[in-house]
Amino acid sequence: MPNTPRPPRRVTIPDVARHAGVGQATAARVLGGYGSSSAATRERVLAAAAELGYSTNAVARSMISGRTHTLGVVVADVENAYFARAVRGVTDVAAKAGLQVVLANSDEKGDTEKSAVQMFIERRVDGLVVAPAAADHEHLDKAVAAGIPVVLLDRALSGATLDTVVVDNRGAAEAAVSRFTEAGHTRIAVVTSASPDENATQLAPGADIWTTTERLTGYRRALRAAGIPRGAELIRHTGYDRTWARSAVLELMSSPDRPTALFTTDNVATLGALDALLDLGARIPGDVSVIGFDDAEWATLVRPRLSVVSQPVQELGGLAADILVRRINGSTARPRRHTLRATYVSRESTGPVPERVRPLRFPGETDGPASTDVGGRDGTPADTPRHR
Amino acid sequence: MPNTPRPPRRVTIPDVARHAGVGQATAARVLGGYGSSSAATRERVLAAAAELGYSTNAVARSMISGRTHTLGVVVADVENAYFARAVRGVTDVAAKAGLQVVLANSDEKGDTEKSAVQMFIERRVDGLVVAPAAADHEHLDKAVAAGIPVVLLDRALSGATLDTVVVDNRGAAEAAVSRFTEAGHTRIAVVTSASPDENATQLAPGADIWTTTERLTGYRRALRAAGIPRGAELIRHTGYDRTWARSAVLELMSSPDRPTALFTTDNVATLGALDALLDLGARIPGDVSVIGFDDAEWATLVRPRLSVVSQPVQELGGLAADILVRRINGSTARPRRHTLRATYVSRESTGPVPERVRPLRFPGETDGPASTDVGGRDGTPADTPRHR
DNA sequence: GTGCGGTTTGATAACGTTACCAACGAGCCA
DNA sequence: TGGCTCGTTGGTAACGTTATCAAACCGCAC
Repeated sequence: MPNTPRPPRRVTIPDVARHAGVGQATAARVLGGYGSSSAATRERVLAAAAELGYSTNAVARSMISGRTHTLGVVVADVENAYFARAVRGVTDVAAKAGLQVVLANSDEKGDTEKSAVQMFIERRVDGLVVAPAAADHEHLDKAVAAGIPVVLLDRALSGATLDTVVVDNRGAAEAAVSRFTEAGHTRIAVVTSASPDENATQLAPGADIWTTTERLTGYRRALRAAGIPRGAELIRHTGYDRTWARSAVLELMSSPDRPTALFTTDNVATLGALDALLDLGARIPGDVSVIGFDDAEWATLVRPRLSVVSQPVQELGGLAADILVRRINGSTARPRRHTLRATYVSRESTGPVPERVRPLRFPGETDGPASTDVGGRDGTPADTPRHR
Repeated sequence: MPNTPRPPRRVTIPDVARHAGVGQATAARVLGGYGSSSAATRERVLAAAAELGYSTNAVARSMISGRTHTLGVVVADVENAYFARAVRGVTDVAAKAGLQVVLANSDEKGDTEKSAVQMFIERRVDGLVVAPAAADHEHLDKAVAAGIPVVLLDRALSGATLDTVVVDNRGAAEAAVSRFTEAGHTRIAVVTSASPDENATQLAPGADIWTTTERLTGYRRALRAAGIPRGAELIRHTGYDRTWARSAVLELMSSPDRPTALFTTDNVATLGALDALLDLGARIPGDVSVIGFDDAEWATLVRPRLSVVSQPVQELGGLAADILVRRINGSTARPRRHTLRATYVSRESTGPVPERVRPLRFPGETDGPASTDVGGRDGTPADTPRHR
């Protein structure tokens, strides 16, 4: 690194002590708020400190105390509303406990996550919240071995004995899809943002994003419970891009026996799916019933308002931070999984099976990875937000 | 703090040195990657380090180097999509420069911001990005005096000689509203999320959120340029809550000479306004033309797609981080304001002045701070996101 | 065998705080 | 007066790294 000038020398405890005419240790006790000191000296020291403009050096303090009063947080992407909320939840609880939060984005890349965790270990954070993207947990175990408690957020990791804070993804998905089956739907499609690992039935957590797998399992269960045969499963895996989900839905809806109900397992998929349905002029729920995962701020903006599975995202983050605070304070309870409830929020996007299949207005092209402009709009967002 | 056990002792350089049979200084040079050392000893030390599981103590390093490789970021609320994006922009550039980001939310409270900045000073962050909520800048000057460069994000602060990264709010707002006037609109309303400081014409930055004031000024200019009299200004200040904006729009639209065009100066206002218009069954742009500020992910989801003023939010954050990196590396350039361009994105929510005033379907109540349920929906989001 | 550049090496002193401990004085009781 | 306790005080040793500097070493020319 060329030319990195050191910051200017700052006022230290010895300076204040000299100026106050007391010993270093005394000044240190007053300024550090520990030990005992007489009211008189306390006043003298404080006055000297104010006069000189002293401010504690937290680095030096951390050096000796071994505590940095810092939490490391690794999420896929703060820009994603889900993680933003979770981070907020962590930050609020952390702040109350006098901890600050260092943020790192993994972009779903295991290597990025690992190097972030490594940095956090070196920085001696007091605790770590991770929404794991990496399939293994060696790096996390290393952190634990180094005395840093780790809490997994949003996703579990098989084989790891770590505190984990998740929602009942499987149950929530099953409950949601059951609404469809109870209303008589049999052609129920699901659109999910994940890599297309088709044999995810195996439920190999860590092999893919855990939540997705769980939600798919819930979907499958609901179908099975309704006596719908395996062959009737309509699953579309799309990448972490809204336009992919859009294409997937356009393709699904162009089928002669198109689905009458649609379940999307994350924000991005929901966004793309709705985009497609609206362009097709599909009536919701007249032509298709829709349930999305996660209660985005726009879920109540679209008409009809979207029925969703709502997660207590902020609480999830808060709980994670809470567990860390407890562990930092010495709790040695056995790590366990905390499963919060995700609730189904009924709005207006679900209804009975349509009596007949109404033709939709298809634009020129109907499928393929690249979406075609439907015309009329000359502005599209420059950046497409990532998954969930 | 009761019962806060210290973390376990970790492997240090002396440990590695002993194990490798070399002097501390030598081991330190190898592990720290500075000074010179023979290939043989380097190998020995590295092997010993690996064997013992040594990892650098960044705190100790910071202690002596005076650098923490950390950036402090204070925004109003990460949960807000705008700030989330900005933070992402900061984080990305910071990461490339080997810096980590510590996050703090001010919730638009000056005191919260100040204590966060104070903590950052004590922690000896290398730089500070602040979206100021406090009207004064004493605390920021203190940071600068302590050798910590500060960059203001999103909002300027009068009288502060600090690097500032903003968009041309006034110009962008004026350009947007001009679309309305050019199309012949004369009854143009603006809904803004800010405290109702009516004489904001004075342009006292810091007295309120700067961006809002600027955008209102742009609105006023556009009206004036079109020869629309002062008295025809239709400004509604609402709190940082979507339902407030909704009520404001319901009230606006219930007027006999209701507006034919609507400009919202932030995300939350846009969300509330659209909610109201949709409930009223208002045709967009048939009955009202709408332009919003900030290109939210749902702007292209609603039909018609929403025309907006789009800010390069991520670049804003990136630029802020970039400036900091430069200053950390010794740049002493005079602090200046960097104004990025916000662009108008034309979609389908704007049109000509309607020929006649079509009656709207009003629900029972039309105004008042508390919004009434329009019925039919049994689920509303538990949390209403905050401003912008 | 001696002298001389250069690299490599290792003691030791920072950095600014807290932890530890011995010393001091006041107050009290025997 | 001696002895004890207790609040207060200040010197000094940590913490784990980097910075400094002198000593040791090497090869090579004289």
